[in-house]
Amino acid sequence: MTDTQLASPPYLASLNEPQRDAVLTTDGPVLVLAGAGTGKTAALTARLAHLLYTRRAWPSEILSVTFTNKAAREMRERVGRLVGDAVEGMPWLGTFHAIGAKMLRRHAELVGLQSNFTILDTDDQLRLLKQLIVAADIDEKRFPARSLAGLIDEWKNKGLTPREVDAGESERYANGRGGELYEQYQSRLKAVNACDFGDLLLHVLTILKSNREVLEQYQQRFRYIMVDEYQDTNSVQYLWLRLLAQERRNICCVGDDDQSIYSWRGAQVENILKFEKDFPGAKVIRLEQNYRSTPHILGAASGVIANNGGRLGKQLWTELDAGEKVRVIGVWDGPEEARRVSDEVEACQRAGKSLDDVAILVRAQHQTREFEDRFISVGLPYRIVGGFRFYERAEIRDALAYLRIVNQPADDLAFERIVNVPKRGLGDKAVAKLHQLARAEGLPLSLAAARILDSDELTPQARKSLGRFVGDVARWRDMARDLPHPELARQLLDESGYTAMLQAEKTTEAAGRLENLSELVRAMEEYENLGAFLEHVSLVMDNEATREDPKITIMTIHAAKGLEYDTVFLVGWEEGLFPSQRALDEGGTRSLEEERRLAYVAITRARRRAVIFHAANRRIYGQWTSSIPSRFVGELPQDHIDSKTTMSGGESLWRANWTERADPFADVSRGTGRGPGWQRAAGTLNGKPGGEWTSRTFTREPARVVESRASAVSIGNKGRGDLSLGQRVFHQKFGYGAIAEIEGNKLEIDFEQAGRKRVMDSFVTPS
DNA sequence: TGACAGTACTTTTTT
DNA sequence: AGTACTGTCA
Repeated sequence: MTDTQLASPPYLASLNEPQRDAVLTTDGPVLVLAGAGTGKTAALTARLAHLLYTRRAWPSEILSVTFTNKAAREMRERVGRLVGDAVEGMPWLGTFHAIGAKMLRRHAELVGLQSNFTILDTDDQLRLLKQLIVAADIDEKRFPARSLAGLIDEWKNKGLTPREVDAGESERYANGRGGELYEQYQSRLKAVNACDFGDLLLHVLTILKSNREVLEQYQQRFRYIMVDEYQDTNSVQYLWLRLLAQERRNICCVGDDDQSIYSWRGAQVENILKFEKDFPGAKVIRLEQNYRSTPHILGAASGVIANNGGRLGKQLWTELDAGEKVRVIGVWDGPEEARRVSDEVEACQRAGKSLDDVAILVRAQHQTREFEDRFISVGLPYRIVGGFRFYERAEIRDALAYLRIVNQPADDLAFERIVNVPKRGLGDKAVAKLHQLARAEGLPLSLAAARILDSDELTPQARKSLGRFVGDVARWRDMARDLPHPELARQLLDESGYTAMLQAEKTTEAAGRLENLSELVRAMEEYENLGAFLEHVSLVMDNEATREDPKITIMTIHAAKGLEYDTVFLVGWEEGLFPSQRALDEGGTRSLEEERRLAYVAITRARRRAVIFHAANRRIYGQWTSSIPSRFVGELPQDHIDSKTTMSGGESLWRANWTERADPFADVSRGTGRGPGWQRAAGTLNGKPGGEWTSRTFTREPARVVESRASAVSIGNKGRGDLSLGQRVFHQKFGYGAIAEIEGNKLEIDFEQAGRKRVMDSFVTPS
């Protein structure tokens, strides 16, 4: 029986011809080129429903990937509406990273991790890299950790493991030491049983490439694969998909080459451009009927994007009424721009529109300020999207670090983060000691901490304090076994003194932090266990703006992708700002075209009305600069726009400038004198060059590990071979002395100055 | 260890 | 201009 013979199922009813085609072409490779506002998600979800409805696959046999959590969530909801509970059984619907994490947890041991590995965020990543850089005796001012992080990320996005980074690539950091550091970084990650975001994909790729059975297992399982926003895929993602799809070749990718705006993050537009080559016989379906915007808006957007080369090409059309033309308004300066926009917003409001239907789109985050100021002074409610996300806040990360160290003792980064928060008198020196011991013995910090207590290495105060901390952690681990995890979190925050620390601050800010913490605890209730919660938080948790009263939205164009508003204000369309100076300086045509796609995305967010602003003067980095209208303004087709200027002299003032496509004024030069080093080493490690990081995994369960803390003789410690009774040794703090007793790796030493002390053998050198 | 002054920097951002 | 970070001082 063929599909057409089936009574038309409900999900097909509202689809147009090409959409239907996309839904019904279930087998073989399919590329759906979906222009902005053409009902891409509707088609995608209907296709999913169709696969289930016609019993072509079980929910667990469909892999469908998106980029953002928002997209995944929306997909899940919409599919749920079509197929009901079946969506519950879709374990493989999610973001690339979430699915990667899921796979990786199943096969962690194949890349030297345990399945309860921690997922590090950029902050942890940076701290770890700094330590390595300091240890490698590299000047962090000349070679900032940030650039290394960027490079490693880039390599991972390309699917390169440390061994695959060639000399040329390696050369890009610290005179060719990039590769070496990458390798060290990876082995450190393994040692602390952690991975970063890039690893979630790269490790899985490695596993699939080197384990035939695993690969075949997944190739068998995934009867159908669907990918959203295919134009945003990077190389690892591409390679990953290709491996999985190779066998059955039932892959359907949806995307729009004109909306590729993430190349700076490793996305390869080429992936979508070469789809037909990768999957011969692929069917290409174009969705060109736009349901969102008026003809004038589409015309304006199409006119701009037509200036790009190498497009797959689509012709958007709509059945909607013409509506009003796109307005282009030239103003004197930034403040006037903000004023005009707020006037217009008020006019919308008076006309009875909801502020939820209005958005201001900016190129760069700092542009939001001007509007914020203005809206505050006129009392218009607004919301700024972006900026800090929930789990990026310091207090949330601290709380998570506490939970992490309870969950996973090898998590050194978590340990370091909170060992002295709140202040316990365990400063740099104490932590440096810990590091030294941990490194010498190949132990995680939390275990080294337990060990060091048996010695006189630390000052009595520090020792007492650390002892309490270690005891606390051990107790929390015990509690973790039978206490519900939200309750555990509550107690932990209390007993650690974290709550008290914030309460003592008595600022509104601290109050907000406490608020955030209780929100965190509340959120925990929705998860089965601590592990599940931690995974969620590092992978999924975002700042879902809680829907309250209607507010006008201010955000970057990037953040607006995928969204739509009745009225959209596009501000700051000036050379140097949009397109950005950076895009003009470097990157040539490629980045200019990406800026143009950004313009295309921006315009197509509007349903009914788009207003573009450009100012003649703007303060940039504190400096007043005069600017000329963006070349994109000049690219707007005359038929679809209404231009005016609020300045005397009229727009002829500008026209002379911007009709010359070139940018004679583009060098409104502000020195970019970009030099290395604005971030310094904050390493807590007293860096000895060439210190080998011991790579080791810890398979013991959490509770056991720290309980060894009180024992007089630490378990299984072999002393070093090079020390003997009576030998003269040197200790950094206590000076010279003679060994009086040896007990495992602990020594009793009669120091010449300090008297008899108990020290760890890793702190002394034969003299 | 905390407050203060001097400095270097400044696109977009997910996971 | 604003900020994030570093170094310096008591």
